Order: sequence, then C-alpha cells, then structure tokens
Amino acid sequence: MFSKATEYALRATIYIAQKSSVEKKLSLAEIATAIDSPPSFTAKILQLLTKDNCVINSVRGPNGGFYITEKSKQLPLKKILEAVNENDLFEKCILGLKKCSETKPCPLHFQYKPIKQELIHLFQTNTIQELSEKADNESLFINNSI
Amino acid sequence: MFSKATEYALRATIYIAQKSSVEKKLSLAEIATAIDSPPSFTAKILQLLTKDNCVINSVRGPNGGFYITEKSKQLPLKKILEAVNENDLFEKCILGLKKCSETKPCPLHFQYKPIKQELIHLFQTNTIQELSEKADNESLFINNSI
DNA sequence: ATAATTAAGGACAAAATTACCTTTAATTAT
DNA sequence: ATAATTAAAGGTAATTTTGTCCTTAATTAT
Ligand code: FES
Ligand code: FES
Repeated sequence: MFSKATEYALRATIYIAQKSSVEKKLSLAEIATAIDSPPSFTAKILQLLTKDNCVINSVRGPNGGFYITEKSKQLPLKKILEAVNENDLFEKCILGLKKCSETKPCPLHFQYKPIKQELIHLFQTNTIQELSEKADNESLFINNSI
Repeated sequence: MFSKATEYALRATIYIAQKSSVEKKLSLAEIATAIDSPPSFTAKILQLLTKDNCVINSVRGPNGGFYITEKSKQLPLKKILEAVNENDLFEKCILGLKKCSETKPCPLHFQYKPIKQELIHLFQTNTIQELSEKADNESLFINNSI
C-alpha cells in the first residue's frame, strides 16, 4: 500500500506525538528503535517532516531531538503523506491509467471511487493527536518488532 | 497502490478478455500496444498469468498468442493478483507492522478494517468477464496512452 | 524437411527505493 | 572558549523493481 518511507513517517510521527514535548525531545536513535526502522533512513524521513516545521520540530545539540507542538498534533494524517510526497496516492487510477478521470474512467473506477473516498476521509479526518491517543491505549501498537 | 507489474497484469487480462478467443489469439505486441506497457516486461507478466493456465492461455508459433477461455473469464480479479503475487496486499497492516492483527492492532487498524474488506470484496466479487464487459462500454478505458 | 512465427526462459541493465556512512552545523554544558 | 552532543546534509551502497535482449522451444505453413 504505502512505501516504507511513508510507513516510517506515519509510525515515527505517532510515536513522537505520544512521547515528546518541547521539554522532552526524542533522539533519532530512540525513535528508530521504538518504531523498528533503520536509523539513517529514518533520519531522512524525519528531515522531510521537519522541513518548514510543517509536521514536527527538531533542535540540534545536547538534549536536542525531535518533538511536536500541541498545534501540530491537530494536523490531519494527510499532512504526513504530503510531507513524504505520497499525498497523491489516493488520486491515482487503481489500474495505473495516467489519469483517473470521470470522463475516461477505467472499468474499476466507479466501484473504486467510494473506497477511495473513504481512504481520503480516513487520512483527512484523523489528527495526529487522535492517532497517538489510540496508540497510547495499551492494546494498540506502533512497534513493529514483534 | 499496486506495483507496475500488477497494473499491467490487470490491464492485459481485461484486454485479452475483451478481444481474444480460442480462434483469435492476441500477440504480445498487440497486447502491449493496447494497454501501453513495455513489451518485454509485459511478456514476463503474461508468463505468470499463463503458469498452470491459471488465468490465461498461450500457444507458440504462427497465429499463436494469448487468449482466455470462457471458463477462466468467470474467475475473480483476485486470481490475477494471486498470479503476480500481490495477493496479500490487502492483508497487510497499513502502517507496515509485520502482522496486521486484532490482538495487536495498530492505531489505524479498526478504521482501516472496513475499507480493507471493501477492497477485498471488490476483487473477490468482480469477475474478469464483468470487467471486460465494462471495458467494452464505449466510455470505459484500459488504454493508458491518453 | 525447412523456414517462419510466436511465446518461454534466462541473463543482463537501468531505475527507483531503501539503507548506510561521513562530514558539517547547531546547540549545550563545562 | 572548548568539548560534547545531536540533527542536517551530502554522498555512496545495497536491494528491489522495472525494463531489455538474446537464445531456445513449440507450432504452423510451405
Ligand atoms: S480511472 Fe481508474 S480508478 Fe479512476
Ligand atoms: S494492524 Fe495495522 S491495519 Fe491491522
């Protein structure tokens, strides 16, 4: 479904929203361990999420690391997809036609359309905070290691 | 969403179901042109679909080519996904956890679940024939070139 | 039989994705 | 000021996916 990059971006952001604050920043090492992702690759993805501080924030130096503001927690998951450039995934034709269109639809278009809408809705309505709260629940996980 | 291989497999099978019969086989060249895919790569994918004659059939030699039987047209699209080994896509965790499970669900699991069911349903209930009939309709396309 | 045609199969190449590593810049603590 | 710590940035490497090419096998037509 999603690329590894996007999966790591989603898991990392949820983890950061769960565990960080301006006072308690998280290091790359901690994040990568927590979400079971390759540290160096994760670093690149966190950079994307930090660009223009659009999703998460970072500071360098001792006690530095990554964190997310309360305001950013209110952003929809869609923002994460945008940050890693996988935003247009749900706009694409399921059969790979160059353009998904109503005027030149593929034979699956009209059946796929409502499903696509639900997927878009899922990522537009759920905020980072909501997901992190779900993950806080003892029975929900973002750790991949088991 | 799907890999290129899967997209080509779906488009090729639909095209073959539209245009072929035991008497009128389609050459690789025609198929690749029709669905706008790289011929040699498409050849590999058609081989997968032909393995054990599970989805399409082929014969070599002059006037040879690919075709599909009336019986195979009754197969669900799912069979195409199986043939190209992308069958388990809808079983996977949307956040990339090693296992999508009810006992250790990710924070999106329960919201994604019904959508996943609809996707599975889409590919299990639609037959190759149904899709090819839709594609026969003047207003539905599997040609990528425009 | 021979030649022509077509898919099958295998090796190879290019491109994209994923992953790693090293240096630099920023920040903090001493 | 200096040293230590941490992310940023850039380059490189491994892997996977996508795409090509060439030879072989099967079939047909002559
Ligand atoms: S044209 Fe294929 S999904 Fe819209
Ligand atoms: S555990 Fe993530 S979708 Fe099921």
